[in-house]
Amino acid sequence: MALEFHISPGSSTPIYRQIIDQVRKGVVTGSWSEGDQLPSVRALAEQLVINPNTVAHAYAELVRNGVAESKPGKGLFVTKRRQIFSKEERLRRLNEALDQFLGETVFLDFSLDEIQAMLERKRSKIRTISAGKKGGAND
Amino acid sequence: MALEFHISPGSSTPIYRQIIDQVRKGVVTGSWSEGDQLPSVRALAEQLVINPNTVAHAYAELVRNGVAESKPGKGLFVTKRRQIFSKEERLRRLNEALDQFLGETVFLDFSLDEIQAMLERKRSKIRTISAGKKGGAND
Amino acid sequence: MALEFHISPGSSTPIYRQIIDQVRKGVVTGSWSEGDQLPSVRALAEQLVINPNTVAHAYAELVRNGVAESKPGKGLFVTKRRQIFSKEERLRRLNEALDQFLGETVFLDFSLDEIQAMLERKRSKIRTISAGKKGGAND
Amino acid sequence: MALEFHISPGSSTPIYRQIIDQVRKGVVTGSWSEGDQLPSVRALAEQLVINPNTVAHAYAELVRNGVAESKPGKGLFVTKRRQIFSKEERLRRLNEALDQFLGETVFLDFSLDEIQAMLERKRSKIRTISAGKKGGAND
DNA sequence: GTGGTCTAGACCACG
DNA sequence: GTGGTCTAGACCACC
Repeated sequence: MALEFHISPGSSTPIYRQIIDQVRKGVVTGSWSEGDQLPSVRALAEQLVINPNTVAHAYAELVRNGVAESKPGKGLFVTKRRQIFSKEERLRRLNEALDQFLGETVFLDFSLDEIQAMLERKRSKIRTISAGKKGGAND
Repeated sequence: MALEFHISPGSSTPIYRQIIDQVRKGVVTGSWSEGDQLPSVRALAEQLVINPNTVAHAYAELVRNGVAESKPGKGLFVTKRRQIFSKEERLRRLNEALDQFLGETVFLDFSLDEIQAMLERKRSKIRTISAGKKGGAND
Repeated sequence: MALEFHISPGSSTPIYRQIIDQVRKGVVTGSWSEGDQLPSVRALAEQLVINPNTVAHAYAELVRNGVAESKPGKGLFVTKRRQIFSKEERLRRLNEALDQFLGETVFLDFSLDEIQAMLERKRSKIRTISAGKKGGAND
Repeated sequence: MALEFHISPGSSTPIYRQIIDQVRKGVVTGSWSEGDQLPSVRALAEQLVINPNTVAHAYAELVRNGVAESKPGKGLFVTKRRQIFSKEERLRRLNEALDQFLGETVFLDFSLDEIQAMLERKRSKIRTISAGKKGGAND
């Protein structure tokens, strides 16, 4: 299972919060399963090009909240999860997110092509990161 | 031009923002044209069963953003469409909206193709009318 | 950076607008720089002896206009200066402001030279710092 | 002297303001001279097909500003301009108008030259109108 | 503690 | 009747 992360460093929501939210969501949706190992603090920090402290901060809270647990000397692992989203639920959420996205951007006068190009570019970055390459994860 | 307003009071997006988005969408798609009068603050508040101040809040932002214009004592009217934001700002906003969208959907495990197909379908429903003088986005 | 706020409650310009203008002026003149924290909503409201909502109203518009940014739970901070408006929009606003100014002063019988001299004197006091990347106005 | 009024009921500037501005402009440009009588409230309201209250409102402000004066039982007459405000009062008003103007435009990133050029252009239009009269009241 | 949103109700300016 | 502003007080999310 590819562990995909996407953060926006420029956002007003703290980076560590973005990490937490994505891990939580990944667990809830079944993208990540019980027992899956999270990337190491240093690895993830390197991938996202952020401070390891930020990752550590996020991981600490995940442990505090019981989403993950630390096996000393081995790493961080996802704890028993509660529920997974059905196909319908996932579609509903995608639909909702798209509606919100369009609502915020229609008046910006971008063409569908421009938007799709930008979306593709961003997605390709995510793929690059989750493919495990170490060199090319630049922004 | 009577146009239906719909709000979801339980949504995470504030009510006043939902109103704004609907008006902007209506303007972009041509449901509302220059000179059309928006429903009065009190009327819309009554219709949506919300506080008039919430509607006023939304209307004030529409005026600030150049979407509508107030004729004192008469009401709010849709203005001639124009793009008030610089190219840079528009790109920044698109970028931000895309980041948020991705943050909320990466964990849903949809492929780029699936998302783009859905995006295309939604866009085709709202035939976008550009604000640019020559049919293109201006700055 | 402590910066004094002054409002005239009796003025025709709304209080929240006076706050906005003072912050913007402070940013333009360099009294406030990127990253500086604005006084809290409640603190400023107490200082000016006005309702916190009025301050919140002003702050919300500063955020919408990209002058400040909210860090959840921490406060409001001045953002990196940028020009969000298109050249067209900025000209439109300048034109509007000039019309209003002339409407209020033509009957005062000042010569163009007198007015320009006074304008120059005032401008020189607030050494304007451009938001443009290359020192000029951008769009 | 034909006292012609033109108002645009559809404009976003209030009708009473349009009336005030036209009288002021008329006085400044010499279209109206000291001692000229303004149309009665009821006559003007009838002519413009607007509410008499609106005209009364405008006239009241003209009197407050010293542009016109009421001779009870006779009507409203254009005052002698020069004796309206003291030098100090005129300076105070100019100062205030300039402050408001700068507050609204500093963040637009226009240079002093650009502003002064635009100001000059606008003023020259006024001069063109008032030319041919007994010269030199302004500029 | 911070800001963000919403409700309730008031007063003003304008027509 | 219209919108614009302000006050008062409430609840929320986030830190």
